[in-house]
Amino acid sequence: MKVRTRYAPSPTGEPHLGNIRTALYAWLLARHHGGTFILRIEDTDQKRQVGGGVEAQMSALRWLGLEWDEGPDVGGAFGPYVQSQRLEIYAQHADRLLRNDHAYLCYCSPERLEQVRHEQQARREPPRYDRFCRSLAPEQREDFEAQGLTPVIRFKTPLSGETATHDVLRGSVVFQNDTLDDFVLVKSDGYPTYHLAAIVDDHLMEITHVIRGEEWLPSAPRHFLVYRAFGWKPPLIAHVSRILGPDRAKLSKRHGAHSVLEYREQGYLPDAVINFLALLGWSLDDHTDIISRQTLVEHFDLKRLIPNPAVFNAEKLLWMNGVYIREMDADGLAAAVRPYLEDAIGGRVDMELLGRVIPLVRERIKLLNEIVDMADFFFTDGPLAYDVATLLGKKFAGRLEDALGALDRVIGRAEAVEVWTHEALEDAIRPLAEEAGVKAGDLFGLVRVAVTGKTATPPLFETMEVLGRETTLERLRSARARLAAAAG
RNA sequence: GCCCCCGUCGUCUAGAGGCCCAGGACGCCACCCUUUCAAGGUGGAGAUCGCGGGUUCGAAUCCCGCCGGGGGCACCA
Repeated sequence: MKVRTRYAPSPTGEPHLGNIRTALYAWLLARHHGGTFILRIEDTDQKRQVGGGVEAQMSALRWLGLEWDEGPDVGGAFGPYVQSQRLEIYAQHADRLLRNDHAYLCYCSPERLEQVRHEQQARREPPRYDRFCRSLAPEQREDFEAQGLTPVIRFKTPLSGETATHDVLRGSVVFQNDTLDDFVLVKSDGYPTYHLAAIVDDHLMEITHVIRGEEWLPSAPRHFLVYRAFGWKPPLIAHVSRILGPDRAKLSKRHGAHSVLEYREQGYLPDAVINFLALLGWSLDDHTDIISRQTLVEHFDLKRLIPNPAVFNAEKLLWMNGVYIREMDADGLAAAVRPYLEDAIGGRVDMELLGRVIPLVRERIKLLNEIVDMADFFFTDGPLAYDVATLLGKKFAGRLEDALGALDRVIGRAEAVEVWTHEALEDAIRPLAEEAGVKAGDLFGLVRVAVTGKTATPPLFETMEVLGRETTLERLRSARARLAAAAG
């Protein structure tokens, strides 16, 4: 059997990590079996349409490399792939249920439904539709029609017995039918609800495996009943658990980014996000954490999915991103990091220079955007922004004259360096520490701030080498001048 | 209120009766390396396997009860 899976977002906003994880599992399953991955847009709620929602979903998938084989933009043999374009199909299927006596027209107003719910709650009963229209006399119906009321179509849920659903992660989950109510299949605006549209589409599109959020588990019996009413065989359904915030509540903005697109902006790598998300509820074995996309595709298996909710561990994602950054080749990393740099300095970056900077920063950044903090001074002209206190640091605090003297000697030695390499620079400058009676690290700290404006940087002499003779000397002299000015 | 799901180190997880007085990873601590920051190396702390009963020679693993957490109960998905 050919495996066909789908990611079926409703375009009400940008996709969050939970959404994308279901997309990832669906994609992995399809790719693992050489099957088909489908993108379907579930836009059946006219009130919740958000502009750009579809584009946001697509760009998230594209960024992560979860390419789809059939979908709104690429088409396919089972289209259209946008539910609002399939209204005719749902209407026909709703009609079929009506004729089979599996559904009925309901004329109850929202006000009446609201009232019924209120009364039930007052009586401490579960709020459910009271089935008022389930057995309407023909003349009553004509009366409602005459009043110009537009009905909804409701499913005729069995009043007794039980419905067994099957979930890939949990096995059989049984529901008593008397705890279910007659849910709406088609709204009064003619649009289907999820309970009709998703079932019809999954069947018509020959979906073999449905991967969706756990929040759907309570409505699974409805879906099984609809499949049965149509005489269809349900696909295998896997309800994936939720991703929780550190407080075990719903993941929200406070816990980092909400949209996966924000992770892209911050400089997370697609492979790292994929790897991390895959491991939230799935495992390869008992010891592997870094797993390539290819390995994921080769070994992904529904059997290793677990049903318990996972708390989002932002530190681990960050660590993993660092691992992937360190594994990137130099050109790739340079290209990835470039936009962040150009954005920060407001101009074009010299790629030849960047190429020499990369080896210095690669193992010092965990996020692409950290390139700015770590290396912007390589790309800026003009005076660096730091104050004298930072320049002096702890060791030279209150010892302006000593610092001035030390800097003078550093400048002298640096000027005398013939071949501008980090080895030559270190050979020239390191001995100065002993001569000046300070620890090498303290002297280097002074020079570091002078040359970079920062206290945490890549190794000093390599930095000076890449910066070049001219810039380095200019910055050293500038620092000297500031000290002299401070000394009066 | 009713229905459903879940419950192993702080977190992600391995574990499908003896290999587990519970393994790996992130984070944390210490030491090593070291010019800062990282990266790397070594070692360490950290879980009475939610609790209580069973079953069994033997249970994290099977059964029952309880507790805790989460989700659902729309003309939203």
